[in-house]
Amino acid sequence: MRYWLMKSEPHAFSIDDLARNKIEPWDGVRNYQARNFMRDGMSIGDGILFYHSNCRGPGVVGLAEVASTAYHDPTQFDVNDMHYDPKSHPDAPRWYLIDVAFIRKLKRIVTLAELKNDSSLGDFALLRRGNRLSVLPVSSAQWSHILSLE
DNA sequence: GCCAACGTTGGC
DNA sequence: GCCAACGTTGGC
Repeated sequence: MRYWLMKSEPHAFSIDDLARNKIEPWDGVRNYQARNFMRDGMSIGDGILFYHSNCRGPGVVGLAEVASTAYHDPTQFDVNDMHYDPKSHPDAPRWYLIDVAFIRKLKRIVTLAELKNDSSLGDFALLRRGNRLSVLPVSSAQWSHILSLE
């Protein structure tokens, strides 16, 4: 079992939206590294830290899990979708997604600010300089430590 | 709203 | 293959 962190802008899709929907196809990822984590790294049942980005008080707000293996992101072929990719063709799809299932909200937000000041996290992808990945790996030690903070 | 950091595009 | 221009991310 592996662990991941997935970012979402709460004004677009928040942890409360996931709590309501229960399960959500994580479409719209258009970054190769993030795609590769979903397509090649994730397995059903892997743990996900749900992170709110680009908002006031960014941080980890909930837990989810990987609920499917990777499959083709249908929005890449939808000309009316904002994530439409004219360079991707159905015989060789470029973009993949997985389904994300809600587990629970954290008791409180574990903020980016406190993670930044936490020396016991070690080399955490979220905290690397200039990090912009929307899907990134978390070690089991980091996972346990972050959950101990809530 | 600002802006640093990064990925992608496309001319050459 | 190089690299400048551009668009996006995301904290502040």
